[in-house]
Amino acid sequence: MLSKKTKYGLKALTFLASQKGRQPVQISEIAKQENISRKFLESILLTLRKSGLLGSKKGKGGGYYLIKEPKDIPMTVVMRVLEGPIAMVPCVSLNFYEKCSDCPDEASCSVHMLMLQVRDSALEVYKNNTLADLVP
Amino acid sequence: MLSKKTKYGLKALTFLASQKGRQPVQISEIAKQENISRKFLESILLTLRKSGLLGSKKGKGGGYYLIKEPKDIPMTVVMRVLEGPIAMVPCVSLNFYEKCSDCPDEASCSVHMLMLQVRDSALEVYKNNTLADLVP
DNA sequence: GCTTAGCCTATTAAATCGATAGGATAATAA
DNA sequence: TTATTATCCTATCGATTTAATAGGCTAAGC
Repeated sequence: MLSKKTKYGLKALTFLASQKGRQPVQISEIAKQENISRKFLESILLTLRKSGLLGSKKGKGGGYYLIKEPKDIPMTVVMRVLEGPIAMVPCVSLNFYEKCSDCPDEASCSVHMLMLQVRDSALEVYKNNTLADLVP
Repeated sequence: MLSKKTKYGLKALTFLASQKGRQPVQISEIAKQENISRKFLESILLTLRKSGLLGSKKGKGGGYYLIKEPKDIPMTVVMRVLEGPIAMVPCVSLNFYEKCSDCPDEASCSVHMLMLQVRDSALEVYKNNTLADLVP
């Protein structure tokens, strides 16, 4: 299940991408437009900024803005920042690999086999979409 | 992330599918072979039985067995029983649909749009695999 | 009628999630 | 310089979910 963090993060990013210029938009403005808790959204935007996707400006006229053009932001990046691994199981994760403590042999593990396919198919979708594709 | 319940369930089903005949196999036997907590596995097998995938036999010589042939068990069914919705968000779920409380319009929702693609790609994988395909 | 092995419900410890609180910091305007 | 504005940051909290365990009940077989 997609976390609310990811859901809200995607909505916020899409909202920013749909703005005319790249002027800063206040948290409250985004929260209001997208029906998101102001404080919760704040923490999400913070992680998006720390990950390098967003820039911010303090004080009057401040807010958050996209650093790159939406078409240059692949969903693989966004999803990994917000949701973490794309794989459903650490042993098939490209960026967050971890060996299973049970499971003596990955090559012959049915879960591994199936989840590899699922990861690849999800990856395919995320690779084929940039933030620009999410703007209606 | 895949729950341990699903992971263990998949391993147990694969183990049963790999058996020669369709003789009942004891919980303890499966638990031992697959490194799964005996009691936890018991509860998982119970839900698999209630869902109609497994049959069971009590008393001496008892255990669990597959009701159908592995090749006749699509992974869509297995995953929905064990993990629940295949969709990452209820508003794109075929079998567990639910409207989002936020989000005034699904058609123009970026999350909806993206997650529809992800669901379809996952569904494609699960449709193309039966339990038989998981046996090494 | 004893043993075996699944049936079933309840409970619990830990982790995660969604949300909130509140002061610190920096940028702008008066 | 000072007031205002809006982000920065850390800490906490309640609710839910997850993984696992406990323990008695029921039915099948010998």
